[in-house]
Amino acid sequence: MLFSQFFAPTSKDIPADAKIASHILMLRSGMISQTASGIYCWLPLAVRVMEKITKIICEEQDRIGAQKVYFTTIQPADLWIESGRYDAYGKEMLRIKDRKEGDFLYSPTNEEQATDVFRKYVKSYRGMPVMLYQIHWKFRDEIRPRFGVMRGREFLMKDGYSFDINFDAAKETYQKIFRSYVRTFRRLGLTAVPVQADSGAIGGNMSHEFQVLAETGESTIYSDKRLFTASDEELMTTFAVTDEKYNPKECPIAESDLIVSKGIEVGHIFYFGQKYSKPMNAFVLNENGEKIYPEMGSYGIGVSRLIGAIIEASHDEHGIIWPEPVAPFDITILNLHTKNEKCVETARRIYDALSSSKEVLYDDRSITVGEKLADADLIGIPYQIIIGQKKIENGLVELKNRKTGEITEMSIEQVIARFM
RNA sequence: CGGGGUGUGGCGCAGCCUGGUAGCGCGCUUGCUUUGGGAGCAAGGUGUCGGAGGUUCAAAUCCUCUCGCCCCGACCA
Repeated sequence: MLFSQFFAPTSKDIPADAKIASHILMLRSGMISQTASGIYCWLPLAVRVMEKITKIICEEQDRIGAQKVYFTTIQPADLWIESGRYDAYGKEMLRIKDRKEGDFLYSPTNEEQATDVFRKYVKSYRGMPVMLYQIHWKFRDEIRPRFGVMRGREFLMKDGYSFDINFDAAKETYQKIFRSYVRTFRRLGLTAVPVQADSGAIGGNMSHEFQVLAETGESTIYSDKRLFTASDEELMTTFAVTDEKYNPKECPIAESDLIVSKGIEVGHIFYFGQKYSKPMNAFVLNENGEKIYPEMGSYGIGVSRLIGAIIEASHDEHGIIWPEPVAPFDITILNLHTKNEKCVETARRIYDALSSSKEVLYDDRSITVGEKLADADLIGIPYQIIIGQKKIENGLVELKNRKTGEITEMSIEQVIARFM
């Protein structure tokens, strides 16, 4: 991709509205554009990151047998009246009427719909278990949207729903999802701490949040220092709780091991049994021909919020530092001297060589050197190949590691070989 | 929803108190000169002063109503 043709409106100006690093950097790097409070347009750079994240999530969902669907963003109110949540959900739910004055809503979550799809088609225990997920837009009319995409009203979320024949099977599913989440966040380049949590409006009694530890987090996490050296299996036992659940007298964490920190909630998993299957009359017949109400759970990952969380966890005073798995491009080539034929020729040659196997952003713009270097640091692509007229006279280019800042001089052949 | 702010060119702001031809910086356009950390010179374009009423000879400025946005708190992926 040529930067001159890439729609990434970067800016050195700090927008007055943005207060935290991720919000400022997303605006400055041209990733998002606010259209209303808590509602953002997602520009190409952000979309590339989003697609990297969703790809990893899909692969991990697939691995545990969850199947991708698309539920709808608009749902009829009837489903929610049936589950009893239409009134319970309150003003957070955006309610709409169609032309016939019918009551609809913009999905804040899809438990009812998942249950509805299940009950229509699954009539026997033989058709179970079922695990469906989607990655789709949600709307929650938050009392106070803030922190850019971290608490938006419209947001992209991966939400999964499981249906099991009995409690033991549901518990097994829950644990499978738990492990899958640990793995998913790790692949995204994040340390996400699983904490025992309240299950909120969705209800139930087996629930974990996954929190990325960051100064700007909205939750307070009380964790055991042993958490950070625990194995995946050990993580299942409680090492951390949120402030709602923290009670010094009952807490399983010894005071001497206690670490208090702020966290950004990027995932939340629930087991809630028959909370929806019963009122919505979603049942199957077991091997004795008896009615069984499935044991359900739901499992969320805040995809758009993750982008903000990753930036909170990985940036410096110059800009974003993308973890390689989610970076919008693998490599950026900076031609510092666009009027120097040798530089142009070299940049082009490296670009052509690497583009076959890597995602490369070639900054071919005729702008000043400072601007070009500053933009590259701001956008935060992991590797910068810098081509300047002095070095190229000796056949050398520079490879800069965005994270460490380390710059290595090498020949054109070497830099190509480095990434092949 | 309570408390506090704010709305003036694409962005950041001044002007408002004390009414009198709407201004600055950045960005943008053109040309020349530059080119290793957001350049220099010159020329140029950019506004219903958030909206609606009102007061006045005259309103960005005063009054009333209204809408948007931001920050602090209680809820949530």
